[in-house]
This record gives sequence, C-alpha cells and structure tokens, in this order.
Amino acid sequence: MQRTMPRTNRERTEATRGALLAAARALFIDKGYADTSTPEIVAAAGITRGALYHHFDDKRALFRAVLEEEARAVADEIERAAPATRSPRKALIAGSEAYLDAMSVAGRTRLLLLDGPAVLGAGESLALDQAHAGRTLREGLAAALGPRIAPPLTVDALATLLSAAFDRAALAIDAGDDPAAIRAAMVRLIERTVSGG
Amino acid sequence: MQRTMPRTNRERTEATRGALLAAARALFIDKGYADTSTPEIVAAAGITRGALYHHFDDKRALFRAVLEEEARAVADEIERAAPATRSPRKALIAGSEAYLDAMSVAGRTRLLLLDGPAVLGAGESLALDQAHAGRTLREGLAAALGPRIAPPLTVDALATLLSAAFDRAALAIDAGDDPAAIRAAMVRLIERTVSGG
DNA sequence: TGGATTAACATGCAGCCTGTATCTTTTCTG
DNA sequence: CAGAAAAGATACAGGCTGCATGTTAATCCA
Repeated sequence: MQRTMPRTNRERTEATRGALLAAARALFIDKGYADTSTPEIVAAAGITRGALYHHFDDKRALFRAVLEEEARAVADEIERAAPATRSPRKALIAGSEAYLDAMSVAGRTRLLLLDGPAVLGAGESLALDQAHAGRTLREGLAAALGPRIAPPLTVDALATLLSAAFDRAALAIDAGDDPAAIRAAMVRLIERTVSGG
Repeated sequence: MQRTMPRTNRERTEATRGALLAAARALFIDKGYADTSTPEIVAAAGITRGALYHHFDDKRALFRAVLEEEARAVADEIERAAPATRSPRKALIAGSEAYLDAMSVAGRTRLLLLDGPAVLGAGESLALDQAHAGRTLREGLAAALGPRIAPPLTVDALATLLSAAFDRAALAIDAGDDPAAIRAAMVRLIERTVSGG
C-alpha cells in the first residue's frame, strides 16, 4: 500500500477545491463571512492555508466561488420546476414557488442575500443573481406582459423590483414569518403586475 | 487664553460622539464597514481609540449608532413629505417618491441596505427599518386597503414585500439605472397592490 | 525512462486590527 | 477643596490576512 496514493493533478485540484468549497460554505453559513477565518476553513477542509491561497486569490475569491455554486443550484431548481411550456402566467407562479422552495435550503438567504451583497458589492451580487435566477423572472415577465407596457416603464425595471420582493420573501420566511402569508402576498404581487393593461 | 477650554462633561461627550459619528459615517460610506479601521476613524475624528471604546462597546455599536441616525433622517424626510392628511393612496405615492429622494443622499444605500443587513444581521436591520420608514408604509397600506384582504394574505406581508421593492429601487437608481423607469415601476406596483379587491 | 519543469501544497513571517487593561487628566460632588 | 467619577490616552495580547519562501508530487520531453 502506497503512503501517498498517486493522483493526477486534476484530481488533486478537484478534491482540494471541493473540500475547500464545502468547508467554507458550511462555515460562512454558520458564522458569516466576517467571523469565519481562513485558518478555520482550511482546518475543516483538512489542508493548509498555502493550498487555499494557491487555488484562490484571497478570501473574497473563495467566497465568490461558493456563491456562484449556490446561485447556480438555485437557478437549476427553478428551471426544473418552471419550464416555459406552460402559460407565461402559470410559469411565473410556478417559478415563484420554486424560488422560495430553493431559498429555504438552510443558509442560502444568508449567503446570497446578506453577506453576498456586502462582500461582493451590490453590482457584482446583483449581476450574479441576474445571470441565474433573475433571468428566468425577466423572461417570464416579458412573455406574460408582451408589448403591453409603455415608456417610461420597462420590463427590466419591473423585474428588478419583483426580484427584490422575492428575495425579501425568502428572508422573511427564513426569519420565521408565516410562509402562507408571504407566499400569498408574492402571488398577488405577480398576478396584479401581469394582469390588465 | 486657556490651554484647555473648560467644558462640561455633557459637552465633551456630545462633541466627541458627534465627531466620532461624523467621521465614521464618512468612512463607512467611502470604504465600507469591513475596510474601515478604528484607527482611521479616530484619526479623522481627532481623538484616540481609547475615547471610542469609552463611548461605544465595539466597532459594531458605533456602526449601529450611525445607522440609527441615518434611518431616523430618512423617516423624517418621508413623514415631512407624506402627511396622512391626503387620501391614503396619494399618501402612499408621495411617500414612495419621498423615500427614493431620501435614499438618493450619497452613501445611504450602502449604509442602510448593503452593510447594515450584513453587519447587524437581517433581524436587527429589518427591525430598524420597520421602526422608521417601514412603519409609514405599513400604515399607509392598511389605510388604503382597509379590510379588503382575506387570509392567508396580510397587510404586513404585503408591506414587507413592497418595502423590499423600495429598497432595491433605491439601489438600482444608485447603481445608474434609469430613475424614471424604476419610479414608474414602483408606482405601478403600489397602485396595482392597493386597487381593486 | 529519467532529468528538467511546473503545479500543488506547506511553512514562516510582516504588518495590521480589534478589544481590553491600565494609566492620566478633567470634571463633578459633597 | 478633597475624593469620586467620568473622559480620554497609552500599552499590550491575541489573531488574522496576504505574501514570500521552501518542499513535494506530477507532468513534460528528449
């Protein structure tokens, strides 16, 4: 039996990055970005700080990588639940439910909605959302509204504001607010937004 | 001329706290909470770290004090612009405009909407908002909607979600989005929410 | 196949920051 | 006016980040 199993470099990198991301994710969720130290992270991952700084530029870059994984996971769950096959309006409602379900995974609100914007800045954080979950919403709105909006109103502006309502809905549910009330309010917001002229 | 002008203790405390809050506010806005050090703050305020830790428990407590001042200023501007004398619906629209105007003061979005929730936590940060600007919104909504909502929907849930839309509207405008489009979308959200049954 | 090269990882260090403990100075109180 | 208390300054311990330097393992190439 070999003392150190020979592995390809790709395997080594994948294993290390994976352990690092998993450990960082758990700690960022548990204690927040600011109160999580890199010594803690590497200890939980079973490596050293040298490896961390070999794979990531700094602590922020590691955090960003964790967030990208998380945002992609949320977007995947939404697209799986809200295929564009149904009517635009029903797809919006289904996507809404799927988003709130996805965000109920422990820690996601903290990662994506609290620490993310503060650590990465509003621009980068919103861009991340826009590239994933937000895109589905904007497309759904555009399909449901059609050309029935006139300047200065835009689909993008409506999508931006509704997206914020989604986010706070997830936060409120996470904070213990009545999920039924929040979800009902969310549905009302969407239906009223897309109905009529 | 006396070397040290004799001052009452109250004056000393007020002057020091004021200088501290002003210096901290400017730096928190300019560089963010995490990248602002207490040595920087006290240097800008013309005092020492000893005085800071005499007046505040820690850096977070100083930040919280800055945010309380800021939240109160925003709430004052809103109540000045949206007296409850008009119709509930017009008061809501006026309050909406006043909020976005108030939040356009440089740095407020960063303080109240980005660093605040991350540093103080979602609970404390939302409570701060709820105690000031958010209260006006909830009361306005209740007046405009009257008893026309049925379970599981609640006025509080609607206020929570609309409040989030307001916040992101301020952020979007701050980030360079077209203010006319954002404001139009905001007005539409409110009017659609309060109209009809 | 085996030595050079590069990637992966580990260790050690410099500078900075936070919070506290201690000390000095100014104001208040009886 | 003397003692107490508040305001403010100084000093220190522990910890953290990022980098520079060293070591080991995989890859490349002749």
